[in-house]
Amino acid sequence: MSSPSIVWFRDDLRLADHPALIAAIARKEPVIPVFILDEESDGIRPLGGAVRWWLHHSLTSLSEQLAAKGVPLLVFRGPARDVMASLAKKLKPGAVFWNRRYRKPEIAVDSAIKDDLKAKGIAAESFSGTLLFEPWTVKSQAGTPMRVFTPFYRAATAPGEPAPPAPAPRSIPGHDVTPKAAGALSIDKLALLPTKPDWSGGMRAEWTPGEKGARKRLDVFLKGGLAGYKEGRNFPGRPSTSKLSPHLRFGEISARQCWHAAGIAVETGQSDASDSDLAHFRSELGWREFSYHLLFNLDDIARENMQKRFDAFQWAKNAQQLRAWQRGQTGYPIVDAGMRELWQTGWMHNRVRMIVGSFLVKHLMIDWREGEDWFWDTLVDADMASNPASWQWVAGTGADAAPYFRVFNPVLQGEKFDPDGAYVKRFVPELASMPPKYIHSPWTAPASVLKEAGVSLGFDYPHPMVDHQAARDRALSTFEALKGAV
DNA sequence: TTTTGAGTTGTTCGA
DNA sequence: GTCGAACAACTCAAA
Repeated sequence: MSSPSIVWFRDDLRLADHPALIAAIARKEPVIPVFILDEESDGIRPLGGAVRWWLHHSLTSLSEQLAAKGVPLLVFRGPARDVMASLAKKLKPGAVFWNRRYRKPEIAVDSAIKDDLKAKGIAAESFSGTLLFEPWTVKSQAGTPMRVFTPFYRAATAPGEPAPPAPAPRSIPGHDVTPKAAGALSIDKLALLPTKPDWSGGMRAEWTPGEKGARKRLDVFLKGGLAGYKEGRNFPGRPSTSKLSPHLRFGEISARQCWHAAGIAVETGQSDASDSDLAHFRSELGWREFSYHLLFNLDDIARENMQKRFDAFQWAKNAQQLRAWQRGQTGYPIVDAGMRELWQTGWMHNRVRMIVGSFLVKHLMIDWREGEDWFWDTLVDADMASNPASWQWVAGTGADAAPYFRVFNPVLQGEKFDPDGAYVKRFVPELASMPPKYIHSPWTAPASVLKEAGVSLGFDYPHPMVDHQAARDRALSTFEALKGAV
């Protein structure tokens, strides 16, 4: 009589470097891979639209990989604790393994399930599959969680390199459970894809969800983008960023794999990236770690200001301005290009995220949570750690945040980091014929230039919705009032 | 316990 | 056009 091992897949939709899967295989009993779409447990945040689209394709990819190895994926929907209780009854597993999550409500669900299983005599164990450094292992000398990135990163990396990734298993002990017998659903039944309307065309063109697509994206980056990464990553018109974020979000590739593959590419000369390029790429992984560190150690980083003095701050309520920002109709080309890139492709270049974030919070003085919500719904890489932590950073409400007087000037940022306007032209086609000199501030162009470019301001493309200087002054004087407040 | 040094990503102003 | 200073203290982390 066999006692199968359930591997509960969550944000780790891959076969390589998957500690829970490795542990299950080591038991030498049939392995039953399971996925549960849980949008009902206490405190669980429903997934955004773009992430649901990605999840559908990523699950499909994982399901095909597993089926090819003779271990079909079983898919369920509902509160994870109930689903797991029912599986324990039906499948009589000897063990249930998973890789950890780090947000409090998810931890509570996982702990309750662990207790349930152990009470039934079923082994339950969790592993480190998502992060380079488990959050509780990085502490100040006083034993407290770190709140500033640089000391955090120094302390995290001081003991040495993160653990090396494990290879994908050659084979997995098969199971003979039919989806029907287990009460499992087809992936289609999860209804993750958009229907009316189907807005996913731009995403299909841009992305290949799944472990294979993730590995390919990493290889392309290591061959091309890593050399010169330190500088190139600032220019949204260049293909210099890794674009690994959604793959990391779903764990189609692990941070350990990225960290080590980059090191190997440099050592072996596959990439002629400098030490500093490599260090910068790795420190971006470090920022992801830091966000998870904050997620783990603080209460609700998606809703609560890390700096409590912002709790009394009066954010502007302006649905019309919020909508103009969301739709890329602010009249500032670099902002609009970013918001439209997001809408079309489900992703936005990192520097442009800072520019549009600063614009929402400082120029419009709209609550950072509105921006976080919008990104949550539209980004394919939206996760529970990086998205809120980065919004709090740009808003100045974070523990280790940009100072209030740092207000990005959308014209200067455009001129500096998109000097030829290639990025703006790609996503704001109505400005495609504007000369570079005026493309980031079309309202300053002489009438003849506008006419030549076929742009009639207020008709083809909006006037700036706010004046930069006035908005900056307002932000500085308003935020200044918070000085010294607790 | 106290002191010291430092903190992702910027902008503006005046010399 | 270029360059350095001011913008504001405050908190964190380590010595």
